[in-house]
Amino acid sequence: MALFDFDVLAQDPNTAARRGCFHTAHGDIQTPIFMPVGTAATVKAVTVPQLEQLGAQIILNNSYHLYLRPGADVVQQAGGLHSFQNWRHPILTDSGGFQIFSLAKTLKLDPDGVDFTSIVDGSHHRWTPESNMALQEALGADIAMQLDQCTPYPATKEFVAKAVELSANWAQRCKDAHSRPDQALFGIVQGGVFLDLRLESVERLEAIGGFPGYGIGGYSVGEPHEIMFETLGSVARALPAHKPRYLMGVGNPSTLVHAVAEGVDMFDCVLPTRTARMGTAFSSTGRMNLRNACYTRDYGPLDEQCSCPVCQHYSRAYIRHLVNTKEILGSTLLSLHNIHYLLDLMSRARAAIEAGEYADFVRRWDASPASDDY
RNA sequence: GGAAGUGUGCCCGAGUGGUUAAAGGGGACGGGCUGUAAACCCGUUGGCUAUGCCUACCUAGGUUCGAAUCCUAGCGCUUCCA
Repeated sequence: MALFDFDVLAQDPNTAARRGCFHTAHGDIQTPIFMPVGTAATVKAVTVPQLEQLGAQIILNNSYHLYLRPGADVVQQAGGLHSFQNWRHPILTDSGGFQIFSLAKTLKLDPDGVDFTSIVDGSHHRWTPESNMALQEALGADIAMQLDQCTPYPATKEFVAKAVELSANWAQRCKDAHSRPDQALFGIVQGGVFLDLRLESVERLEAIGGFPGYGIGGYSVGEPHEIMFETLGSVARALPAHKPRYLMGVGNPSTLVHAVAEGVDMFDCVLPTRTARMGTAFSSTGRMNLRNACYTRDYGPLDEQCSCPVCQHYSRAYIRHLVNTKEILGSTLLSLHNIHYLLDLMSRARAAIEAGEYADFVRRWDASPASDDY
């Protein structure tokens, strides 16, 4: 088990789901896995010991936001992201490719790089694939993502084709520039909803010698989920079987369950933590908006079937009160619960794959009230 | 006892003759959130037999084509003077 090896420990007989283990310098990642997002070197409203108690294996940080504040030098001088935020387990940094999509109004893209003005103070900056690799190496995560262009939906095929071309070129340049041996660099598949572009994107990444893992980007950007599943399975199957596949930005419970069946291994999403801060809880009976008046005197736990620390000690009525009065503890408790929900969902998925019963797992999921949340 | 001021929808509060069922907040209620510019954003918030009608800006009268807005009286509250 060498660094960055991906061991496929079990392959489900009836679906493309597989149970894997990815080796990093800060420990192994058991897949399928959900990775909580901690954009600014913090999973918002949650402490590291709390994350560890939940059993989080790996978290995400964001290069763009950390570059702006506090700056890579501050993180580097602290000894890298692990010691800076006191998270001694694996970390993945996103390149900032998503910000090329989400902050498009403040960014200007060209074949060589991207110009942008800081959302913090308006100052001017320029990134290239090379500078982005230097940035991510300075931050020191276990997994770095290539700089890419995430396309929106809807988008014309011409536009997406250009993004595929750009992302492929940048994949090459990132790979050439990347040198840190204890950090894995993942390439990213783009291509929007167009299967031929998706497959071309995969080929381009393979043509330059491949990567220790692959992001599948440009999904969950507004398209109906059925549209994503029309191509997701083909994209996953086109990728090397012995490398982890990371569906970027997806955190809807039902989507996770089905994407695992298509052979996806890793997920990240702000959904559990953002919706938590806004008052929404995932549960075995579907999403629950704790602001709703019906929970005012509901003294039961968020989810009867949940084993998380929050459900052991706090009631819906209490959490509704916290949310309603904008007490910060409400954000914390709901974040803990929602993270636990997805971690536990993936844990059960891993067990089902090991047992060779993932198809049945999906069937049971689809029949459950929790699956209503598409 | 005298003087001045004030009374607006669940609450605070704008409005001092006509596009006012009444600005703006707050609260309440509901919706959204997918590689985080998000402890955020959006909507609803008098009633109804609903492309219209009724009731509404303390109460009762009055002026006016028209009043939450002007006048008179009453009631309540606030401040100041005795």
